[in-house]
Amino acid sequence: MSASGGLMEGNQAREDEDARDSCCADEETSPVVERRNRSGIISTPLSKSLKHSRALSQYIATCSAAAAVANANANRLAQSSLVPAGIKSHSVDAQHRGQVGLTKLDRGALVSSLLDSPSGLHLAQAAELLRRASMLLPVSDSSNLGVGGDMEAVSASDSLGSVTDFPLLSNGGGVGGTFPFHPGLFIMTPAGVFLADGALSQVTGASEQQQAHNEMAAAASANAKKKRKRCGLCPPCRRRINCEQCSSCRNRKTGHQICKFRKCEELKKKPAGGLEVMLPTGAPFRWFQ
DNA sequence: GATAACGTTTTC
DNA sequence: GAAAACGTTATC
Ligand SMILES: [Zn+2]
Ligand SMILES: [Zn+2]
Repeated sequence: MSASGGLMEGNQAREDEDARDSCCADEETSPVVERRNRSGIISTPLSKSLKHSRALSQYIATCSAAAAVANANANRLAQSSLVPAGIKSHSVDAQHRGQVGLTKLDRGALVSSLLDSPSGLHLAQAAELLRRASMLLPVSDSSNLGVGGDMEAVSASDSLGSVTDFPLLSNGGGVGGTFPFHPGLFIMTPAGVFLADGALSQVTGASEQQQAHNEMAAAASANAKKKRKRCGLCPPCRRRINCEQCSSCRNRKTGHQICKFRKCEELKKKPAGGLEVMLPTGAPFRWFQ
């Protein structure tokens, strides 16, 4: 546990700091003193930024690498007039230069995001869950999961723990829940897990269904309680500069939100994330009603 | 305890 | 439905 410690939001930027410092030690040529917090995020003090928020062009000139990034930022700003809706990586090479390889936190965030999916359930975990489910139920042919050729079955990870990792399936452990769905009814794709047509009507009993729903709701809510972490890889995540102009920056005191240009793309998506179970209709399946 | 920022509720 | 405000968690 301690090995993967230090996963604070912002550590990522800390290591970049070295690379950046080497290229721009004299960044205080700017009249306004840059304030970098210990994470390396550049942001002026709230009061200062409120008094006279600098034009983006002003903190563009701080450093070559940062300048490149900020330049793209400025361009984008100019185009979108502070609406970060369409963030695209025009500045790939600029970011590449500013960021030599993955930093510690990038990797940490990546690993973290792999272990902790946005939905709280990892794909591998889901796969394992389904696999175990297939063990519990008499399945004629579970190898195919009942999908066509273009669907991709996800191999289960063997690094997962015992059945206790899946309280929903531990029929001997006291919980007593039984997985309510035939594993073949699940369609697993890289985009998410889908529930095959008629799956809901094949559940054995109403009370069991209710119980299973309760169990799932409990597990889901327990997982959903956890705060998601930024991916650390998307362009906004890689940005280290608070624009100080967006509403989140200006309103930091009460808003408690990260700069809109730094908001992780993954976190922008709704928490259900990649493991949303979909009904054939396309509507999301509700674990609890 | 300070700070950053995600999640939820409230407001518009 | 989007933005603001608030509550809360996570890290140092
Ligand atoms: Zn901002
Ligand atoms: Zn991200």
